[in-house]
Amino acid sequence: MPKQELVVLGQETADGCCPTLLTAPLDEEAATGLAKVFKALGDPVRLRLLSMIASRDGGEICVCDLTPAFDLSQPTISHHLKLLKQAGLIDSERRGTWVYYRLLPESTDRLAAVLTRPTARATEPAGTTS
Amino acid sequence: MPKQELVVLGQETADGCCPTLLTAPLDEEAATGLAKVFKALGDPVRLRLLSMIASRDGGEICVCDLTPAFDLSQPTISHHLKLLKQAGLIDSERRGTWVYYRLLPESTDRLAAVLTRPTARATEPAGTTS
DNA sequence: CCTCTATGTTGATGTTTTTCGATCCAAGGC
DNA sequence: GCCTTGGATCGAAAAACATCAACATAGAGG
Repeated sequence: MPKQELVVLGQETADGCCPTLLTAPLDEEAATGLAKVFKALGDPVRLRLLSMIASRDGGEICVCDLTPAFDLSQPTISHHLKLLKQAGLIDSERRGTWVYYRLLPESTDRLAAVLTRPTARATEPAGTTS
Repeated sequence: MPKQELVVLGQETADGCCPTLLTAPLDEEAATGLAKVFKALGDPVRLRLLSMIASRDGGEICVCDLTPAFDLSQPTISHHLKLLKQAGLIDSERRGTWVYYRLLPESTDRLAAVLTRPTARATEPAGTTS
C-alpha cells in the first residue's frame, strides 16, 4: 500500500508526441495527472519553496535553510515539501544529519512545454486516427 | 465594488525583466499572484475546460459546447469558468443568447516563461530596460 | 408583455487543504 | 548506552473548495 504516488508527468508519450493542452482537448486521465502537478504549484509557500530550491546554484538546498525563511512551523514546511515531491517536481536526499532537496528540471520543462503554444504547425499528413 | 479581481500575471515587469521562478527566490507577493493562476490550473475539470477552449481553431467556444462534455451540472461548469477567468487565463463575451470563452494566450505564455529554465545566460550589459 | 432557453449567482453540504502541537525516527556526539 | 539536533509523521481544527438544487438574469421570439 504505497502512500506516496509519484506522478510521472509525461508517462503516456508513446502515442502523442506533444502533450500540449493548448492544441487538443485533454482526456480525463491526462487532465487528472496534470492537475496534480499544477495543484502542487498552486500555493504561495510551495511556489517559494520550489523557487528557493531551483535557484540554488548547486541545485540543492538543505531543509535547514528553507524552514527559517517562513513564518510557518517546521511540520508545515515538511508537508509542503512532501507535496512537491509527490508531484514529481523535486527530489530529496539525506546526507548525514541533513536532508537536501533538488529540482527535477524535466518536470518543469514538461510543464513549460505543455503550456507552450506551437508557433507554427506544418500540414499534417492524414491517416492518424484522431 | 468589483467582485472579480483579475490577476494580471506579470504586472511587476518594471524591474526584473524575466520573472523566472527557477532562477531567483520568489518574493511573497509574486508567489501569491502566481499561485492563484496555478491553483486555477490545479483541477482536472478546469484543465479540460481550458484545453477545450484553447484548442478551438477560432479561439472561441460556446459554453453550450462545454457543459455537455462533463458529467457535472451547469452551475459547476460556470463556476470553474469563472475561476479560470478570475485567474486571467480566459475571457468571455456574450453574443446574443450565447456566451463565448476564449483563451488569453499571453497568460499561458507567461506561465510557460516562468517555468522555463534559461538554457544559457550571456553576461548582460546593463542598461537594457526591457 | 410573456415565455423559453442559455448562463450566471446564491446558499448549503460534504470533501479537501492548510496548519499546528505532539510525537517519532535518524544521525552525531558524549 | 543517553542526549541533542534535524526532519518526518500523526491526529485534529479551521479554512478553502467542489458540487448541487434553486433562483436570478439576459436575449430571442412570439
